[in-house]
Amino acid sequence: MAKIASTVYEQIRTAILSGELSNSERLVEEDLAVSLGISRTPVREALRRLAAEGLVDVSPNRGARVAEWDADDLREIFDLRSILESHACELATPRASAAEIEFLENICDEMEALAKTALSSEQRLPALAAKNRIFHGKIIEISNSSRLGLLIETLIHVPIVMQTYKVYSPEALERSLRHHREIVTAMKAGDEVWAASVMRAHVLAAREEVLGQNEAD
Amino acid sequence: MAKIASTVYEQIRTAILSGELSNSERLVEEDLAVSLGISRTPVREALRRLAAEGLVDVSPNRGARVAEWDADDLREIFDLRSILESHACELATPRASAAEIEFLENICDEMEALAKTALSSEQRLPALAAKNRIFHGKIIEISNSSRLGLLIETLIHVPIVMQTYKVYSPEALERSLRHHREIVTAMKAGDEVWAASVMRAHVLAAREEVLGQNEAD
DNA sequence: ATTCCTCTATTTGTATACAAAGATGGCCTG
DNA sequence: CAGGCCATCTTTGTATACAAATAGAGGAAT
Repeated sequence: MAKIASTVYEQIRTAILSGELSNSERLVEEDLAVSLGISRTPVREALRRLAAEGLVDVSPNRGARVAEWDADDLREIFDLRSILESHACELATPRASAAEIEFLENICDEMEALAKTALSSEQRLPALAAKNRIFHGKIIEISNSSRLGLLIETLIHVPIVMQTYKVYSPEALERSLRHHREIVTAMKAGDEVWAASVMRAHVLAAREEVLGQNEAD
Repeated sequence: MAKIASTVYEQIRTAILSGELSNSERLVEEDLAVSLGISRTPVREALRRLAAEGLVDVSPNRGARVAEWDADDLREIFDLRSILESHACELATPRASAAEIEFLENICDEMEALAKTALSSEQRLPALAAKNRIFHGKIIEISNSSRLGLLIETLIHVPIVMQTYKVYSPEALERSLRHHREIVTAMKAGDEVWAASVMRAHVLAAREEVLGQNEAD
């Protein structure tokens, strides 16, 4: 158990992303420390790290709170994601090997199979969301731009983005899967403009789903 | 003097960006602490913060070093900058007020005047670089997308990017200033596609200048 | 009753002490 | 003499102690 700070970082991060820690909830160093049975030092380090990633807001001498996002933030995030992820597609298309294309096709197969099962939403949505992340992550990996990956990662470090699929209508889900399939087809054809365009549409469509749902709250 | 950690963060950051701390130089917490007359705690916090921004690399139990960048990193950084800053232009164009356009025009005037002075390079280049940052920063500000600003900021937190003008040839400098002027003209005309395109060209041109210079080393 | 002030309690910021992990150098063995 | 192993020394990671700042409650003045 090398680094307590990393462990507690993961714990708090997971708690925030899963929604376990509610919006703008205060994060008192001492409380977190005693509840985890450690000292304030690693807790503090974890909180500063989360702050750097934008998951918590910290004000001087006033401590840390879970960050909050409004509709404008979400609009901005999906807007930037649409640009960066489509760029990733553009970079990835000429680089993708046959094996990588096959990997992406397999994920498409698996997601489509999952979507058709009789499982309840509570069961299949987390699985779909996980595979979705793998799909997008793989394209970024193929793009071979580490900084691009980091930028996108900081953008999706937001609860509602991580849980996009939870708010999807059946039609939106189906469209999303068709987008994935089309992206792979375009990449296979070596057409980076096509691939990038579909990816952009894919993310912008997600934005509308999420925003529509959010405003209905 | 509210927060020592912030102060030392600024100091180390400035030292790195100015090139005062050389490449992959080791940053020992204790040494920094005694040389600044403080304890390790705020030094540690500053180093972690710099690590989050990518200015230093820290390995577990092995401490922090000044980060290093190769030609591929620079290519990636300017590539992403070209996308993000042109997007900022696109967003800013329909939002820019007459006063903001005038502000940008004034910077163009000032930079052109600076370029024409008989001052030595050592004197006018820092001034040009500063005004250049203000120009780009203003457009990002007008774009009104805080996250976009943050993403771009993390990208340009790199010594060589901050010092781009130092490697410019006279022709490149003149082209750069013409780009600025054209960007403002396009924004004034309300043509966001034009503005974004010039900005993209502007950053990609800078990339070639910097990379060419760097490979000559 | 409301507003402002002060005092206290809570919480963050910094320093110091201690524990654990890595690096270094010398010594022993082959 | 070369190579590997052990001891030691340096450096990082965590805990605790103390100082400074803020928030909140309660009381006094208007």
